[in-house]
Amino acid sequence: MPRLSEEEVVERSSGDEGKRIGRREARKRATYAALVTVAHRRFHEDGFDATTLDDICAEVGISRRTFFRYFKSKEDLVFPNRAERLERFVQVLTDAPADENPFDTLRRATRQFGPEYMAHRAQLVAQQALIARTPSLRAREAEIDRDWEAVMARAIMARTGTERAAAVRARVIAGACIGVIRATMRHWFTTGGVEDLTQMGEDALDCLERGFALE
Amino acid sequence: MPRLSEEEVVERSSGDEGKRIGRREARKRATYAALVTVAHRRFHEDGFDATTLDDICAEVGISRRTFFRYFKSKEDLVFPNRAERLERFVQVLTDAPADENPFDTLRRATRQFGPEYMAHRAQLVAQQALIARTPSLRAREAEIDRDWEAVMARAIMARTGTERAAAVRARVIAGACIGVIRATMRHWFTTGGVEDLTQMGEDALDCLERGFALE
DNA sequence: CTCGAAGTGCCACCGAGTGACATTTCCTGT
DNA sequence: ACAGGAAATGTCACTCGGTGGCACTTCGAG
Repeated sequence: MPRLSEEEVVERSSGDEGKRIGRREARKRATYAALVTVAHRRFHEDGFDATTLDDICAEVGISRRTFFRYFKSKEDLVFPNRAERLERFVQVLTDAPADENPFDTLRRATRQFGPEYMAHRAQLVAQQALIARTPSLRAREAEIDRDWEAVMARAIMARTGTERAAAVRARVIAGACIGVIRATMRHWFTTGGVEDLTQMGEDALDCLERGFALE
Repeated sequence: MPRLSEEEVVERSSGDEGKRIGRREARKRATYAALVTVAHRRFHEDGFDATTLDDICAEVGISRRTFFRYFKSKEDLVFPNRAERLERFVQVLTDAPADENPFDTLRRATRQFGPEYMAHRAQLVAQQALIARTPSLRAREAEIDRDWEAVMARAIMARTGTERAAAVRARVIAGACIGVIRATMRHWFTTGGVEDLTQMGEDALDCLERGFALE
């Protein structure tokens, strides 16, 4: 018996460029989406810690054992597209011209991601409120920041080389960038996402590049 | 029966300015110290996750329930003096003259903490290796960084005011500072702690203040 | 239509962490 | 010195996230 409304299965072996989605794959995606949807609702209603995996699994209609074949941990429910977002960021970095300085590259990233965030501001603000009040989610977010910092440092080194001085400089720049970006986003979130995130991001990068010393 | 070699109890009501340590307090401190010592040894021998709280408690001679009256979590065993270190940092911040700029304040902090770190370099490098390979410890470390960033932002705001622009700037500067400090320390750790940490810290702060743009 | 594999459920288990309550241990006031 | 009481500890039972093993169902390919 189907646990959820089964969606139409794309006719198999029909279109040449069709996705060739069978029942199995469709069911998996439906389960994945249901997990994310149900979890987000209950997290926001009852809180992250107060919501049990058994609760979520019962509502979705799967066993807890099966849940862990979709997500490696409870926290991962809150950051579903983590890998994709990182991948897009890496793309921005690798697509950058070889002579572009790191701050300009990040400005381009800001102009790409900023508007997207502002478009989903309500959802993101709520999401961030949940993260901010849940220690284990803050920890997960920090881990994500570390990933971004690492790929950024690697990207800089790809241009400046990996000798001692250059490596230190690359890591320090990456740390500073992630630091100001995270601080900017936290401020944007806590003020309800009403300000211009793109502008704030570019301002922060300006400060980094030109120094905070200007009077 | 004593669980561990009981140390000499300071004669009660002896010296006027004696610490007035009774058996109870002495025993508590001995237990606390034993927990830290035993835990660190086993963490480094067997790894953090492979070491069970039951293992540690058995060796120290207490129940697991009692352990949680000394530490709020297993991770806290690795950061025993977290509160004290933060407190000292706050002191550096609050002791700063009202007209000192944030970077000079941090330079003073660097000159205070840097040499201490270099004095214990072997221990700290081993410690950091453990943290680096243990996700839950990395998470805890990130949380500590957040604390430092928060007190720094607050300290800056105490001087610049809390109006929108000043608040953003304070948070961004704090984020950048923690970012470069963390990056610097990670580099110092991964290179075995042989370089001059104080110098590297001051260099990083110079970059922040004057900007990374200099050719 | 059949065979194999992917997906799932069930069960037992582990380890971290908590609440309740009894028991021991030490400090303090007389 | 001794009694009363508070602090510290132990015991037990429990919750919840997470994992390993194995049987079973379901789907897809030939």
